[in-house]
Amino acid sequence: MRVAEHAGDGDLDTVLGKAVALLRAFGPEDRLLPLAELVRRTGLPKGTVHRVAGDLVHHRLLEKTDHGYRLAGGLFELGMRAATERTLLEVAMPFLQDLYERTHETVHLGVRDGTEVVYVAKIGGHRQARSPSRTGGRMPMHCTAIGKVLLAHTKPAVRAAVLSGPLPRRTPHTVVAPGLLEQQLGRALETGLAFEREESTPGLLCVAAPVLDTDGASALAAISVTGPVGRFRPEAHQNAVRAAATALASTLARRPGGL
Amino acid sequence: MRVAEHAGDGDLDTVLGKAVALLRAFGPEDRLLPLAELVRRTGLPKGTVHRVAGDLVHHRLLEKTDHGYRLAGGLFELGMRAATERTLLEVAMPFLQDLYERTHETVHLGVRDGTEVVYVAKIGGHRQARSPSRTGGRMPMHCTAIGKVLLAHTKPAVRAAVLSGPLPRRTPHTVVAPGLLEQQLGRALETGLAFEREESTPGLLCVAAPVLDTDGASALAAISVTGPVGRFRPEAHQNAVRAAATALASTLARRPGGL
DNA sequence: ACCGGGCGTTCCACTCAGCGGTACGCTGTG
DNA sequence: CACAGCGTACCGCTGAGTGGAACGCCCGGT
Repeated sequence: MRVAEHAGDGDLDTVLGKAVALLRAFGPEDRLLPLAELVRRTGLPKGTVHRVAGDLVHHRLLEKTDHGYRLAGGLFELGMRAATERTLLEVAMPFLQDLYERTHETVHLGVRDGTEVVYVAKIGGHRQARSPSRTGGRMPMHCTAIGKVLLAHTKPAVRAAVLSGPLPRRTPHTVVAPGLLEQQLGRALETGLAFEREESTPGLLCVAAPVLDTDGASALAAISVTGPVGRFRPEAHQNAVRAAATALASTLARRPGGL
Repeated sequence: MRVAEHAGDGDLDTVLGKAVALLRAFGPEDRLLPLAELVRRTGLPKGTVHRVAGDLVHHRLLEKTDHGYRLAGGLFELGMRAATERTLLEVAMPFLQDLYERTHETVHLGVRDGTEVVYVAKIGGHRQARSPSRTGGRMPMHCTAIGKVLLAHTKPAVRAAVLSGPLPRRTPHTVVAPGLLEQQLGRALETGLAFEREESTPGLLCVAAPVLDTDGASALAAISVTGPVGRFRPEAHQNAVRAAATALASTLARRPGGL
């Protein structure tokens, strides 16, 4: 039973709040959702859902088929205009490509939003390991390499917030002890690298490096390489990841107006 | 002077219409837009723009900075959940990567929407030619290889609509005679390939192939490789492009529920 | 075959969310 | 200094939006 993500602290009293609730009722893996399911997920009255969905269809944010609604291409187009993500993606693409060619493992670019990682890009080939990450998707920071490196290179308040909050266990390897995580973050800060050893997903290893801002201390983004246990050795790629992140950072630094 | 894209035939009488007008006031290259510019582009009263923008900020669809508003990451995240684009991107990625590695030129994945191409992916490296295409962006079909191949493999009504409408000249090489374009489309249909020779952008050449649907006739999408005049020879890559498109088509055909 | 549950669509009297003109303080420029 | 332009806040008014109810259709179970 999936309930729509908070449209914005429950304000289903406004048209916009309802529309956003409807859009956010679609999960990352959903294809078509019938009207009745949208009603269940939003808790809005049927007539309202029907009307707002119809309006969203009119505005090309939803698409209606015989079997239900789905998020429309107009939303994809709008989403790809988000200035920060768009720019980062465009500038980072060549570096991500190089890294992919060098490793032939899954390459990720991510940013921090609040206390989570948001993936801006995911590049993989035919032999990519099955990873639950998704462009535009989110993961916790404490159990992902990319998240740890972002956490290590961000404001202490954010770090404290994550360390003092729950560190949900996702696998038997997840580090759930704040002390242990803090040590990992310290090491990430020293070395400019973080590793992930089946902490978020069984069978997956990862190494990540920060894309530093012009202050040289905080991370704008991070780049990682992920591969499967057995074949993948994170240490073997750490220099390539670090080089890519450093090169991207310096390219971004040279841009007028920054990100 | 840029006016916001039609929110949906001018319905600025509704909250949703206004919100969408505001979001679509941001162009593909815009970074920050101050409130006054949003007022100018939408034609909405200042107080209304201020209020709706504030609501959109609240819902993480816009972001407010000292110097103006920009489309927010929440919109990027929503956009990346669009089912059709998301699926296509995910399934196509390995094929696009292979093609990039083989050519080291810019690789595009596009779909048809109405009488335009919408780019779903753009993959390029450090030496990529300067191309105006953009993920989530649109181009006319008549002067792009990817557009021509989509046009050749779609319903005759669409083809007729494009051929009977204006074929705007974008470069001295743009084909603006319907008869000539029709011949190119015929050839694209026979050969399963279309070429672009500086028709959309001076200095750019391109070859594209359709990703056919299970009916073997209509195109779900198309893949292209683009490079600069002088270095790039489209004919040299035509087999690789066709192979990638064919492989992708067959992978999509094997998916339960299709796209 | 019949029944009931669930689906999607439509309607309309009512109401409060949304509206935008106005006022104000601030900033930058000539 | 004056003025234009900016962004923010306010509030009486009203019509856009509401959602309960009704209806027809479909499907699965007995």
